[in-house]
Amino acid sequence: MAAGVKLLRFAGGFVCGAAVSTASCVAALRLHRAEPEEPRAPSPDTVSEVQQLIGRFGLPETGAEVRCYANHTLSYDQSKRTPRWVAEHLTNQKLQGQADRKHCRFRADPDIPACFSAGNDDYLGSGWSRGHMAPAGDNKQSERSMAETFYLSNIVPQNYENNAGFWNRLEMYCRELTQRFQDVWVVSGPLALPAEKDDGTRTVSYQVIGKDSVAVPTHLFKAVLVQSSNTTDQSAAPVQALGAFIVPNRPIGFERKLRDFQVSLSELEGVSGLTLFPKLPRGGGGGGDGPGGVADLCELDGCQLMGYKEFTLYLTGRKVGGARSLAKLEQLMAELRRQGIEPDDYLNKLYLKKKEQLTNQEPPQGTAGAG
DNA sequence: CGGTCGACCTGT
DNA sequence: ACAGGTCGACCG
Repeated sequence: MAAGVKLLRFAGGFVCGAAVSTASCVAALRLHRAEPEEPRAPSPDTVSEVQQLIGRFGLPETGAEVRCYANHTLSYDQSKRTPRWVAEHLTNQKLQGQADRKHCRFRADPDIPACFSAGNDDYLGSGWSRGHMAPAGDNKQSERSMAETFYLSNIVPQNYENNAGFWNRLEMYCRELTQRFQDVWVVSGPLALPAEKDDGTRTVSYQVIGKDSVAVPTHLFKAVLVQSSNTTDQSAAPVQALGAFIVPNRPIGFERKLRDFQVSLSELEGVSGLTLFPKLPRGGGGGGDGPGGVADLCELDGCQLMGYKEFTLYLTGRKVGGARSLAKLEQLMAELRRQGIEPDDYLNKLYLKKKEQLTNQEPPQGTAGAG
């Protein structure tokens, strides 16, 4: 909304960065907040003594530390058995490759303690699909990195239709951004948002599935940051744009636009409890909404997902590529036309190529042939 | 691209 | 006989 003039104020503003640990954040607060005469302030020695006593048997551990994989990074939620957030960096270069998800299998993350880990059996027959946060399709370049996205530490229970449809198209849009921007950063994760009851009270409620009680998110979020250096003037500051989205974990049809689900970065941060891209310069504007100097992704790039026709053509192309018989091949093309969609040049060429390939490997049958 | 499921093979 | 892993058919 606030697309007007943005003021940059550097004076004295400091961001309560999440780049620091909780402990040092508390320490920072103590430093900055002028605490009025604390009575009986304990001497440092006493503090240390007290702390040692409190921590005698160790302090609670959350298991939320940052975990690094070949091409994604995440923080895990041991209570929900899902990630809290998953971050990745995309470039056009990194999206090239032949890695194939057919060689991958969902499995428990070997680095997550078994007692806090989800298992495949939690998901199977639960009514929910296993939805990637860092998508497999972002890891064509490496079998290893693709295999790691199938660890259940990167997975949340997701509505089937949402996963294969709207969310899938959102992931495709993120990949498409690498054609127009040099660097793309994406942070994705699950949310359990409160719902308002009839009496006006708000309550957080979410289903859990399987023996491990994996939490089913009510919504999913994605924060997308893009950057390109100025092609005409290399010395100019790079152009940056950011979009934040909150998507309900249920079927979403083609009539809905991505922009319908866009929220401000600060709103997403508020509901998620995360500080996203904490090192990104923030605007000091009164609203405190949106980073200063960073454009709105949807105003800059449109945030247009594939439409029905385009998406169906794309899916048919993928299926044609994987067809194993001439009969199946023809059935795919017939189904496309039945839906009133004419194949484009790309699909026609793919079809002819596949037809030739299958004809050669599948000798003509039915006519006076050897069995 | 995103998924599930059942048939089938393997090892104990 | 049964658990577990692979593979191919299927759906949006």
